[in-house]
Parts: sequence; C-alpha cells; structure tokens
Amino acid sequence: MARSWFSEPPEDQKEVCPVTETQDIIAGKWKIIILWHLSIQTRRFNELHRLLPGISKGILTRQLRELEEDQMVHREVYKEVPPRVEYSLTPIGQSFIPILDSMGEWGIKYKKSCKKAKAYTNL
Amino acid sequence: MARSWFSEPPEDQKEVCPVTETQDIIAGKWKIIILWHLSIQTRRFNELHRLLPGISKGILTRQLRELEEDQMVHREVYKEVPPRVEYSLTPIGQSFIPILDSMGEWGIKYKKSCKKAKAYTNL
DNA sequence: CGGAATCCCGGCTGATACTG
DNA sequence: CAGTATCAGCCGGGATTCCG
Repeated sequence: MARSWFSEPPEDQKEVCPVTETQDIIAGKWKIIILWHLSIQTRRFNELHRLLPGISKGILTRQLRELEEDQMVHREVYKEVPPRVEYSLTPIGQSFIPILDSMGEWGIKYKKSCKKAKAYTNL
Repeated sequence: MARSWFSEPPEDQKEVCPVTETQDIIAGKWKIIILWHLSIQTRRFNELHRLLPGISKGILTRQLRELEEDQMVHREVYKEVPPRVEYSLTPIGQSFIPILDSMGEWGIKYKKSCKKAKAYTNL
C-alpha cells in the first residue's frame, strides 16, 4: 500500500473502464494542445512556447516532461550553441493522432452546433 | 474585462487549434469517464456514483452539471418518491462516442505497449 | 535557447452534514 | 434517492529568477 488508502481504488477501475488510462495521460491543461501541435510536425521548445499563448516556460517544460514519461513525446537534444531541442511524437504518441484529429473535427462541429450555454451562465 | 487579464488569449488560439474547444469540455478529472459510462447506457445518479469509486456526490453533481451546460449530457428528472434522475448523452454527447471508444481502445493498447515509467518514478 | 529552481495562488477536488 | 451547502486542502498552473 503505497498511497491507495483514500479515494483511489485504482485497479478495478482501470479494468472496468479503459478510458481511465487515457484520461490520466491527457489530463493537464495543455497536453492535448501540445500533442496536437506536435502531430503537425516536430517543434522546438520556443516554437511550442509561441504556439501556446499564455503558457509559461516552466509549465511547458513540465507538461512536456510528463508526456515524455508517458512515452508520448520524444525529446531530441542537439549539442549546439545555442542549444536546440526538438520535440516530436513517439510511435505511441503517433498512434494517438487519429484521436487528436477526431477531437479537432469534433470541436469544430461542436462550435457550429451549439452556442455554449456556459458563456451565458448569468441567464 | 471579466477575467481575461492574464494567461488567456482565447480567440486566436481557438481559431488556430481546434482541439482547444474539445479540451475545454473534457477537462475535469472525471468527465471523460462519466461520458464513457453514459455511452454504454443511461445511468441513474447513484449508479454513476458507484461506478466512479472515489468521487464524492458533490463533485459528481458538479461535473454532471458542467457537462449539461456544455450540452453533452441530458438530465431527466422523474417526479417520483423516492426521486429518480437519469443521465444520458445528448445528440452532441453521442457524437462524441466514437472518440470515447477510440480512447478506450487506445488505452488498452497503450497499457500493452508500455509499462508506464511514471509508476516507477522512484527508480 | 532551453531549461531548473522557487514561490505563490486559486480553483478544483473532496469530506461532511443536512435536506426534500 | 438525489442532491445542496459549507469548508478544508492539495495539487497543478503560473510568475519570476537564475543558469549553462
């Protein structure tokens, strides 16, 4: 018993519900968006930073590291001056691209089919 | 200026990157899992509560409400004693099912193809 | 350029108690 | 049964500073 003493009955849940695994990986405010940008092409760190307006370098680093740990993203360091680091999708990450595409298409259809009630919460 | 004074350049971002929309909707610790359970069949409140070990009723309610606001989930109240409330997917929610399925399948493949490094962080 | 190290902060999450 | 209300806390995001 490491840390399963509260609110976490991990095993059975993941057995029963396979999306749990996926949920764990793409949870994180920027991960889906990062993966999407990497699905287009390999990107450098600052390139990603520019593509994600509002994210700080610290956070970007963390999200990328976590994606690395989950073997979704590959980090290639070129020993140069100034340094260059390129991020790309691993094979596992690439296998996720169809889902990213679906999510993109769905997002577009979603915007068309409904004006978000959330925006008008004050009604 | 409501609350967009920091870290939120919403418009352009969503233009450029369609997954942002989707990200916003499925963000939330339990939403994907809730949607998945509802994709199987209509469920009652306590049924969902049992299916999601670890979630509290308060949180479950909130996540469901948010999914309702986003028009993903329909809430049907039966005027009975004791009360009965059933949750199901709206048409928009149903249009998301393929993605849920993909995520489920992907999650299974993922588990096979890699032993998560995260679990052994202490190495 | 691409981070690492810190600190801070808010919001979501979660527990508990109460209600119709 | 299906919530609401309230409060606590934690974690993850964010800003800033420093480094090779």
